[in-house]
Amino acid sequence: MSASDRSLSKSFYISTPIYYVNDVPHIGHAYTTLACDVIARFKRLDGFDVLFLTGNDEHGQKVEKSAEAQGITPQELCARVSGRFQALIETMNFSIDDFIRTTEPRHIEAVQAIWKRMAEKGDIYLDAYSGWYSVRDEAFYGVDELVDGPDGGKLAPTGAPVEWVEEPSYFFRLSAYQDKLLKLFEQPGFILPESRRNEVASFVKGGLKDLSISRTTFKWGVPVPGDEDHIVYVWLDALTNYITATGYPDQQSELFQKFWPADIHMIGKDILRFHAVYWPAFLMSADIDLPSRVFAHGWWTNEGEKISKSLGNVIDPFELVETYGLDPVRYFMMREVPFGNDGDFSKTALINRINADLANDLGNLAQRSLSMLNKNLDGLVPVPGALQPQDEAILAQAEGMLDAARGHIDDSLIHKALGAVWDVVGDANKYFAGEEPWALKKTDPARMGTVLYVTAEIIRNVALLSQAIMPGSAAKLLDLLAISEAERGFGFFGAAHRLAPGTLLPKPEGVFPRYVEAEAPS
RNA sequence: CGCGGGAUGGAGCAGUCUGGUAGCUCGUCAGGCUCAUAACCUGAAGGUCACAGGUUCAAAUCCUGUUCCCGCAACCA
Repeated sequence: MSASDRSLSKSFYISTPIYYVNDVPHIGHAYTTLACDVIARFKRLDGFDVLFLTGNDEHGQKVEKSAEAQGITPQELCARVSGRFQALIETMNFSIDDFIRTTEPRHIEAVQAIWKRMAEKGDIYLDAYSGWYSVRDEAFYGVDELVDGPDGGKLAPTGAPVEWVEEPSYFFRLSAYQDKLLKLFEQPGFILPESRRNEVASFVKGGLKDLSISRTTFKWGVPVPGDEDHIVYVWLDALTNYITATGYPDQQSELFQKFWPADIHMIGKDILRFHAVYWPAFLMSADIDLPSRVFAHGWWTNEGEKISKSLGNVIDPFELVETYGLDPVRYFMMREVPFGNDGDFSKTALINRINADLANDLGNLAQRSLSMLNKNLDGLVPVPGALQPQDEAILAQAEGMLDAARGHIDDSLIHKALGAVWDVVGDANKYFAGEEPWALKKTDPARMGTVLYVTAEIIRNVALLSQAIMPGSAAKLLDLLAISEAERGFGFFGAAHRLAPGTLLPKPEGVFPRYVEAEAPS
């Protein structure tokens, strides 16, 4: 299928990484998936058929060992942890279309199929993998990293003893793809943010070695086709999930035809190399189309401190939602930090955002205008009079939001899309204060009605766009405007679908409460 | 000399490519309003734009050097 056919069909495929089950869900997982959710919702509202995929990576030596340590099978461990990730999806209101687990038969079939294709291409060969290995660290070290031990032996930088190990391993001819990869990186927007592209390109320019893609030291994984002593390297296994979900190896399937290649692989900056180097090389080898974009977002710190288990400052997304509410947390994470940058998660900043942007600006704008409408016009949407230049100006600004937001979303600049919306919210408050409808109530009730109409219409458009970021709260706003479920897509945005005069609106209720910190027990 | 990014009022950022009165959000202070969620609106204070030199009529912006911070350098979102 050509690119133009794809755009006609308006399909959109976005993925999160599959999260490794040797961990419990934390803010990082929530953040990556949230970014995808916002984009996926935006695209659906904008008329696209969307495939939004997430899941779990369940194979690998660490999983096997953890399970053993806990006296359960790897399957049991995976089921348990995967359940937590699926609970996070519920809690965060993520609109996923599919949840993949690498232990599923469909995935194992896909991994073995892509392996065979790569092997047929002549890109896989058997050799020996060797190096200084520390059993304690579960890691290989370069000879230049080692230090001399007291008894003449070698030690890892961590102080752990190392031994020279050699095991047979299949290798992928990654080195053969260096030039093709560098050419790929020239494609605008393939790696975002831009600064990351430079990093990856300079890494590739430094020379690529062939990649070991099988292991014989453990069993918990996908067996190599034709040589079951070998287990497929976890990253080849994991990355393949993106095509598994589109029905691979059946490239004629409806899903594959419709959604592959993916529009965005959303990832954290730590796993950029696997997605921007290994994955495209694997796909090139297997003659499969390449994804359009890999976006590597930044990391959170907690009150300025790096987050780590040893520091004990891990942020639990379940607790966050419990404390501050789902939509405020969603808004904060997407708005506070330029998407792609690192950001700091501070309680003060969070409360500030919630109260300033949501409660004071948007929530209060809705409340002050809809209350007047309710009290003075019996809750009926008024018939607007002739629009004044300032009415036209603010409406034009509001009705320009969609194009602006669309552009920013297509550039994966989620914070800018939100910024465009909140600019309008701010100006709408200025407009409202400037027109003083409470004064017009006595001097010119018809004009008051017009001002309230214009304000309500702005709120309608803001609420339509806000559905992508805060689905629950936006729905409440639209309920307050008596907008039916059928009229909430972006097709109803703008001047052609303005509020119908005469519509009865319900009594307004606050949608975004201020967050007031509980009195600290003294 | 490994490669790259950055240093702008109390905090976080934009502006640097295409030199020409230093801008935004939050915070602080004062005033206004009273429709509204102690909200909203207006105004003010606060910066020798890391440091040193150079080019220029003019430099946050271009050039050189210095200091400091950060990312990447084969497996933690």
